[in-house]
Parts: sequence; C-alpha cells; structure tokens
Amino acid sequence: MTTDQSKAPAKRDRILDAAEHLFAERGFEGVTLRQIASQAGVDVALASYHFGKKDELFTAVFQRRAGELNDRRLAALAEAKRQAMPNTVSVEAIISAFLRPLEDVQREGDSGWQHYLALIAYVNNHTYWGQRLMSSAFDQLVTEFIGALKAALPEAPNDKIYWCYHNLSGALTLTLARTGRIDRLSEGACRSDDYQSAYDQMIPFMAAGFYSVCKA
Amino acid sequence: MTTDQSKAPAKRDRILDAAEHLFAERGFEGVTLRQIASQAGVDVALASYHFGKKDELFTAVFQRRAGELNDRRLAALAEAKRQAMPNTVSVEAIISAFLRPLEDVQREGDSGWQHYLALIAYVNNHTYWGQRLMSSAFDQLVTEFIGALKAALPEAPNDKIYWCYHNLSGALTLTLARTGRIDRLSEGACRSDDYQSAYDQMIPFMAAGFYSVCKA
DNA sequence: GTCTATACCGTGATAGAC
DNA sequence: GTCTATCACGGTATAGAC
Repeated sequence: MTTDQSKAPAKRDRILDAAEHLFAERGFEGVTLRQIASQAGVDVALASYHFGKKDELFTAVFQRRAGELNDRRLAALAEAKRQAMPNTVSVEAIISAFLRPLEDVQREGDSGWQHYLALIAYVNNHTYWGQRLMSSAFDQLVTEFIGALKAALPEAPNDKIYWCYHNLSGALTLTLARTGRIDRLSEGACRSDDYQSAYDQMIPFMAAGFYSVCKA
Repeated sequence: MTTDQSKAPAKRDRILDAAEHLFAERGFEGVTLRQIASQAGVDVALASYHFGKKDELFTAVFQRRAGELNDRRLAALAEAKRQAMPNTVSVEAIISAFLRPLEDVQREGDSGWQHYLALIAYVNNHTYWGQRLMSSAFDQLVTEFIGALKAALPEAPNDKIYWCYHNLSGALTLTLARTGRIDRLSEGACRSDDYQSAYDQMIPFMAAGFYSVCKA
C-alpha cells in the first residue's frame, strides 16, 4: 500500500507510452503486444492485465490525452472570445484557437504528445478507428468550434461550414502525420516538422477559404 | 497456349482487384494473403507466384492505376491551358484540373477506382508507405501542377506554394478516405460520399487560400 | 492487487513438392 | 500453375510469485 502505489502506475504508464509511440508510428495492426511490452520493459501479459484486449489498449491510449487537449483548445477559444468582446470572434482567431494548442504541446517538447498527435492523424483517416474513436473524443469540442464559426459567419449555409471544417481537419491531419512528403516535394524548402510555419500559413489560408465559401 | 492465355491474366487481375479492395479498407497489415486469395477465388500461393512478397503485391496494386490517373490529370491541365490561352491558367482552373479527374472516375462508377482512391488516402497519410510510394508515383505530376501554380502566382514565395499544396493535398486525402465523420458531425447535412459537393466547395476554398497566402 | 513465466492454439507468409 | 507443409509469430489465458 506504500511502494506499490508509486510503482504500479509507473509500469502501467510505461505501457501506455510505448503503445502510443508504436501505434502512432505503425498503426494498430503494425504493432504487436510483445513489441509494446518490450519497449516498456515489462512482461507481455501485463498489458492484458491492465487494459484487456489489444483494441482496448488502443482505445485507452487514444482517450488518455483527449481530455487535456480539449481543455486547452476550449481555454484558447474562451480567451479569444474574451479578447474580442464585445464583438464576435473572427474566423482567424477561432482557427488559431483550434491550432495553437497543438503548437504549444509540440513546442513544449514532450515526445508523448508528438506521438499522440500523430496517432490522431492515424485515427482520423482510418475508417474503422475513426468511426469508433473520433466522435466520442472530439465531437463535443468540434461542435463548440463550429458554433463559434457560425456566429462569425452568420450568412453561411449550414453545410458549407462543415465542408470548410472538413478542409481544415484534413490539412491539419496531414500536418500531424509528418510524412516528410513536403520535404521531398519542395526539395527542402519546407519541413514536415516545422509546425510553426505550418500553422502560420494555415490560419490565413483556411480563414480565406471559409470567407470565400461561406458568403451567403 | 490457347485457354491459358485468356485465363491466366484474369486470375492475376482478380488478385490485384481483391488486394486493392481489401488494402484500401483495412490497410497493409490488416489484410492477409489468404483473404485476398479467397476474395479473388484463387489459391493462396498464386499471389506470391505472380507478385512475390506481400509488400511487392501492395506496391503493384498502388502503381497499377497511377499512370492512368496521371494521364487524366495532365490532360485536364493541358485542356485548361488551352482554354486560357493566351493568358496563364487561373488558380481555380489548375485546382479543378487536379480534382475533376477524380470526380470523373468516381462518377464512372468503377468500384476498382473507388478503392484505389481510398488506397491513395491510406498511403499518403502513412509514414512508411507514403515515403516509399508517393514520390515515385506522383511527384512528377505534382511538380507539373506546382509549376502551373507558380506561373499563376508569380509573386508567391517558393515555400508558400508548397504549404498551400500541402493543405490541398490533406483536405483531398481526408475526402478520399471517406471516413463518414462529416456525416456524423453535420448530422446528415453533408455526406462523405458526396464527391461533387466536396469538390464544388473545395475548388473556391483552396483557390482563396492560395491567393491569400501567396500574395507577395 | 501487481506482475512474470509460460503454454496454448490459431493463423500467417512462404518455400518446395507436384 | 497449384497444393501442401513448415515454421515462426500473434493474441491471450492461466498459474503462481512477490
């Protein structure tokens, strides 16, 4: 009841960390429980003991950081609203509140977050996992942002707002996936891991897209 | 020498078709050669006989339609240039030439193409496969389109063009993945399989983004 | 309760016989 | 071209150590 309490969570967390890292890099089927256990320095069976089946471990990894990410984004949105008062928030500020918390955790340098963001990219583009995990983890948050966008673009047709968000989500997903493709295409002029440039251009790009598509 | 010649290619193609379908739905590791062989109605070992190892089969599937897709897009770009003469092509027309051939093969209703486009989405977001397959299959084509974009936006900084293309590529990739997320988020107002709406809004959206980011 | 060692049994890719 | 055998590896259950 004394040392156990400080030791037990350590291994449990190491399993989550290792799983997060490997799932993000190679996907669900590309990783074995043995690889996860090996990287975590624990026995194979411990993952099953703590989390049950492999897909339950995957779900646990995905949900672990979702709450904190939502909190950070909501705080950024609230701050943007506060700064805009008494006016409504601009599209740029809303998109910025959506993206900057990602840049923050990336700049903070915690490699766990790096892997987690790549995992979001994997899940968001995946038919099976996307359907199972994205909605429960993020729909409430996204609905909040969509609401702000509707307020900023009062004349926008309802479906257009969602398509525009879809464009933003897709571009962001490819950014988080860090495939290195832009590095090769641009012959080094752009780098996949240069998040700051990615967001700096993405915010005005997406805002212009929203304005263009959502006018009446 | 008579019936064999008409029968052998049929099985070979059926393997490619089945592999295309299953790889697109479940990814590389999510599919077994037995499932592919079963769906193709052939023996397990025939895939190895024709294509070698599993990853070589995957590569063969990916490359099979790449050439035709490139041809269609290049033809669309050439036609846009022809129509614009003697002026340079507009950003909208370039993006349209990039997207409309996809809509064409989708409307033609060949399910093989549907699966192939989903496979592109899988590969483009995948660290390992993206690095191995995207460049050899599509870099030449993309460079052609980037060149047209640079001509349409002569003042654009070099790196900005690539980041803008990255945004376009990401949004398109999520569209091709058809995860159904937009259906749930929008509560039915938008549908993942409504390609025409997707492209109709994507073209002005992306064009506005390019103009906004690439001015001087 | 936390953790390890081990065994089970199905399934996979692939080589080699036919 | 096809069928079969091989052999490694996967997820997971269980028994018991700490």
